[in-house]
Amino acid sequence: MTKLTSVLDGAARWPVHYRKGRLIYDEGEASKAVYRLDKGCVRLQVNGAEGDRQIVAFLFPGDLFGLCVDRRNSSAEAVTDVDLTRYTLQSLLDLSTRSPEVTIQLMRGAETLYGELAHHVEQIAHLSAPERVLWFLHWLGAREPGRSGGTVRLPMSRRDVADYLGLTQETLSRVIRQLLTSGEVEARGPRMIVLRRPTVPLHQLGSDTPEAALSAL
Amino acid sequence: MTKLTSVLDGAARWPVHYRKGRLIYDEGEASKAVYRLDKGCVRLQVNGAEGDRQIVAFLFPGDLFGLCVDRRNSSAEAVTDVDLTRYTLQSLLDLSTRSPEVTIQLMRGAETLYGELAHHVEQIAHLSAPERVLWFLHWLGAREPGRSGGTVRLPMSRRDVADYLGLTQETLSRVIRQLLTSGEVEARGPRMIVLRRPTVPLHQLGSDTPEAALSAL
DNA sequence: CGCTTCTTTGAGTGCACTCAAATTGAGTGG
DNA sequence: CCACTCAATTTGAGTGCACTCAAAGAAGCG
Repeated sequence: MTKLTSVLDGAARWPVHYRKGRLIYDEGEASKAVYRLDKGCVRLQVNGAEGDRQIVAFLFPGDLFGLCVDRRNSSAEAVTDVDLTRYTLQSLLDLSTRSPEVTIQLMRGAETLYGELAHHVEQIAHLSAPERVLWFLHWLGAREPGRSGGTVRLPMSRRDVADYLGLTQETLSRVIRQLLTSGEVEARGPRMIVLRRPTVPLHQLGSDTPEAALSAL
Repeated sequence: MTKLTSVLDGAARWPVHYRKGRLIYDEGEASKAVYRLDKGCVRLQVNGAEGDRQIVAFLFPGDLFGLCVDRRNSSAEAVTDVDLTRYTLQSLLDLSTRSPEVTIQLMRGAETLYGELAHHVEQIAHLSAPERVLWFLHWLGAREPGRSGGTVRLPMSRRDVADYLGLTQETLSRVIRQLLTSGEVEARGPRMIVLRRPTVPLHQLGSDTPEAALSAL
C-alpha cells in the first residue's frame, strides 16, 4: 500500500471505483488509460467463441494493467469492488520523455503480466486437473497470504477459477472435494481454504506428484 | 517492417546471426538487449519441470522480442537460421526520453505478443485437437503467406508445433493424417501444406464461433 | 552408407468432458 | 425474520478424446 507511490505519479491520474462484476474495459476498445489496482481483485479475460471465457490473469493491489497503446487485447472486469488509479496514456507517454524510469516501469508492468501468462499456458497444457488446482492455490497463497500460515482467501467464484485453469466448473468442484477428503487441503467456509503445507515453492508443483509433495512433510 | 521499428534505429544496434536451433537467450538471464527479427523464425518458450516444453510464440520477420527490463521470462531459440538486429536496452531507454514514439513502439511490441498469447491460451483451453491444428495452419498462413493461395510453409518441426498447441507429437501426427484423408488440407512435401480454402482473416478465427470460423473455410 | 533424429502408426486406457438433476447460497420483498 | 426466487455450486452417470507405452518407418547428416 505504501509502495503504491511510483514514478508514474507525475502523470495525470484520478482515483476510480468499480463495483463487483463491472466491466472496466472491453476487448477491442481504443486504449486511452492505464490502471493501477489499489484495492480488490481484477480479472483479465478473452471472450471466446461459444461464450467460452478464458481468464488470463487475476490482479491484486499494486498491479499495473491496461498497458496498451492501440486497442485492448483483453477485457478487464472487477472481481470484487475495486479501487483503481487511472492514468491517461497520453500523460504517461509524455512523462516518459522526462526520465527512462517511466519507460522502465511501464515495461516492467507488461513484462510481469507476460511472464505470468507464459507460465500459465505451460501449466494448463501440461498439468492434470488436481495439479492445476494445487498450483493455483499455492500461487494465490504466495500472492495474497492470509493472516495465518497456509490460509488462502479466494475472492473469485468457482466459475472464475475454472475459467482460469481451463477446467469445467464440475471438474473443479470434484477436484476440490477430492483434495478435501484426501486431507490435502481444509475448508474454512466456501471461500477460504487452508493448505496442508505452508506455501510450497512453485517449481515443485509441476514436477512432484501431490503424494510426493505431501511425503516431503 | 522497416516502418515498425524505424524510430528505434536511433539506438545502438548491431546485426547478429544465429544458427538453427541455437539459444538466443535463456529464461532467468539478465535482460540486456531487445531484438528485431529480420529473417527466419524464432520461438519463445518456457521449459517446464519434467522436460515439458511449452512454446508460447513463433516470431517472424518484423517482430520485436526480448522486451524485458529485469530477467528473461522465457527462452528464445532460433527455429531456422536467423538474422536479427540487436538493440541495447540501455540505449533504447535513453532514446525513450527523446520522443514518446519510442515508448509507444516498445509498448506496442509487448502488447502484440501479449494479445497473441492471451488468445493462444484461449485456443488451447477450449478447442479440440483438430480445431487447434486448423487454427494454427490458418494463423500461419495469414502470417506468412506462401506464393500461391492457401499454401502454408512450416519452418518448424512437428515437435515444435505440438509443443505450441499443447498436444503430443503422436496426436498431432494423427490429426494431420486425418485432415489429409478427409481432404481438408493437402500436402506438398512434409513442410508445405495447402489449405482447402485461402486464408481466413485472423480476427474471424478469434472472435467468431468455431463453427462459423471453420465452416467459413 | 551407417548413424541419429524425426515422424508415423498401433493398441489400449484413463481423465476430463457433456448432459442432467439435486442442493446450497445469495439477494429480495412481504 | 422468514418465504421466495434465481443464481451458484455440487453430485451423478456415462462417454469420447487425447494420452501413454511401444515399435516401425522415413528423413537428415556426417
